[in-house]
Amino acid sequence: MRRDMSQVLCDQIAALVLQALDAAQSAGDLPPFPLPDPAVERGRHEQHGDYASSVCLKLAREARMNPLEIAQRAIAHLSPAPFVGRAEAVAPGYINVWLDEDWLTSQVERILAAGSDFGRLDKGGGQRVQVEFVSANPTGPLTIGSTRNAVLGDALASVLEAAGCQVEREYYVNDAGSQIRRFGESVLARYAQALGEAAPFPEDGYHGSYVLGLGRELAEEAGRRYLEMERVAAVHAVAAWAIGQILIGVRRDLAELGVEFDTWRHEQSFRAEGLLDQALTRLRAGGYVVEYDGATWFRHPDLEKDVVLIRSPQVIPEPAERPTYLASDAAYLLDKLVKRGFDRAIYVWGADHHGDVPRLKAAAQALGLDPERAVLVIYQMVNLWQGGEEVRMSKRTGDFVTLRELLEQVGPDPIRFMLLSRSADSTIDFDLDLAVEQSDRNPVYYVQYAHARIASILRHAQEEGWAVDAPADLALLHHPSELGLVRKMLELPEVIDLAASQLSPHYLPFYAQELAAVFHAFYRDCRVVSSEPGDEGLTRARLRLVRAAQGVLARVLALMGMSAPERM
RNA sequence: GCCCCCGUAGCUCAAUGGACAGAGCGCCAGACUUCUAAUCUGACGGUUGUGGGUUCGAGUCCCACCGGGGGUGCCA
Repeated sequence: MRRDMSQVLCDQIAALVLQALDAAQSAGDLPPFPLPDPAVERGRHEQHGDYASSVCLKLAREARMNPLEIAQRAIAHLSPAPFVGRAEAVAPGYINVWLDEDWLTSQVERILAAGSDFGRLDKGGGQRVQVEFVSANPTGPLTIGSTRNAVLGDALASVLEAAGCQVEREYYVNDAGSQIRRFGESVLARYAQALGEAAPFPEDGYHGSYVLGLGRELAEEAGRRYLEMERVAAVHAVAAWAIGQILIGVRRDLAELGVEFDTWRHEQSFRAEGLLDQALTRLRAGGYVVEYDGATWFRHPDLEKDVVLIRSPQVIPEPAERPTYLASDAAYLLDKLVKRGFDRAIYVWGADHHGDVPRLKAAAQALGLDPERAVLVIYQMVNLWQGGEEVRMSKRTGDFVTLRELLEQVGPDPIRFMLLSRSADSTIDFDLDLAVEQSDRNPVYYVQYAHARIASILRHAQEEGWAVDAPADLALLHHPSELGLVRKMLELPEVIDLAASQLSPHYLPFYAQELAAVFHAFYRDCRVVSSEPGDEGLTRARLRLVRAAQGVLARVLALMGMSAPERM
């Protein structure tokens, strides 16, 4: 796999600044102090340069000097670098750095050479990371909440891959426990009804219409076989069949959304491998297990209250259904971090599960694992709006909007873009009307349009007889809009770095919009394919430029799991 | 009651403790005989919920309150 060895520009500027401070100290221009965090960031205004460091402001106290003077003395020791055009010390003490314009334009070839690997970093160091996401119970179709989970987890995995981690995407199939039995009983009842039997529907059963469908399907497929079977065995068999059917649909819908998993880990399978027993043994050995009220409890100093691991037989009679989620989670931790040896296990959880975080962390600690290796990404809820009203959803009554319906009404690209465009901490109000709307009110198409527009330029160029891959003299690119486009393209590695380190893929759609915006501005200012005599060199250079921009747009769209259309 | 998330422009949202808090949409005024107008340019728009504190510097950190959402021992 080819890697972008220049890594992140921001880091290179930071290294230069630190080196300048160090040199100034050695020369006696600055008093001795430990080198701090260089605090380099993108300049927010043009006057602030491409990059700015506020490090001298932080140093003022320690060095007992005016921060501006620190900046001035440091800058005098700044060693030359090909990418630095100029650097200035500015009140109250910033070091502002402008990129060199010839270096900037030369980067177009580097971006083109990197191709779809542009922005690939080495920061992960090949660390093995598992991202476990969606993991919705296989008792019904995916809802919009699970869709946010899917979009977030998949983009997170992509970004971590780009940052240099070895990533595995996993779906945890919770196919054991009392909910599964209840689901099996519900399907069995609908199945019996489909065969004309008056079967009672279980209390707290699954009322969704899809359960009716499953019952009818099973009746056609299996005839009266399950009616003649002993009930417990029938429930078991029907549940297994129904889970299989649900998972087929889940897998199909996720694939249509562009989400594919490397592994589907079934709770029953790691139980069968003895991991549940191993986990309980470890917890017992550590003295974290107590027994009372007929149940087995997890007790940990970090937790205010004991948590049930194995339910009491008075509450749930069947042994196979007595372990709680926490017991399975503990076993699963062993699976992830010990048996399969991931360095980090990332969990993508909805806010309705945030209360379980301390328990999982405590369990990890109690199992003798570093709790830091279990990383929780919590996202807030999604509310659906249509016709100016909130669409109330209830899984219990089976009244909810599914991913399938969203795919049919909206399509995968707007779903992904809209659900990715907010930080995980923000609740999303998903406006169905807006998502469906194909207009400039919908930012999804803005980014894709930039890509399609470039494709159109390249088609036009070829029709005019230009070789779009011909070498060019990039030094001919001088226009502010040309340079702005290159600057923005070079930000991608930083965006990937930021999104990966903060586990926040929502930076991607914001960046994608910015990149599209600078391209559209370039399009306005600079004609690519010129028929003017004497413009041949510039045309060739601009063809290189737009081809690079197309590649970067395609790259960021791919990271978001979206398509990059050639025409719109 | 306690725990978690949110409160920023009319609306939807950004902002790794740093400079004058930014985008998109909406509204208003403009730009297509030229590679796609799903585009672009400009204007308007703010006491960052309230009150304290920490800091050279706070939308960001701490405390208290107000408002919205989520959770809170044998549901998942």
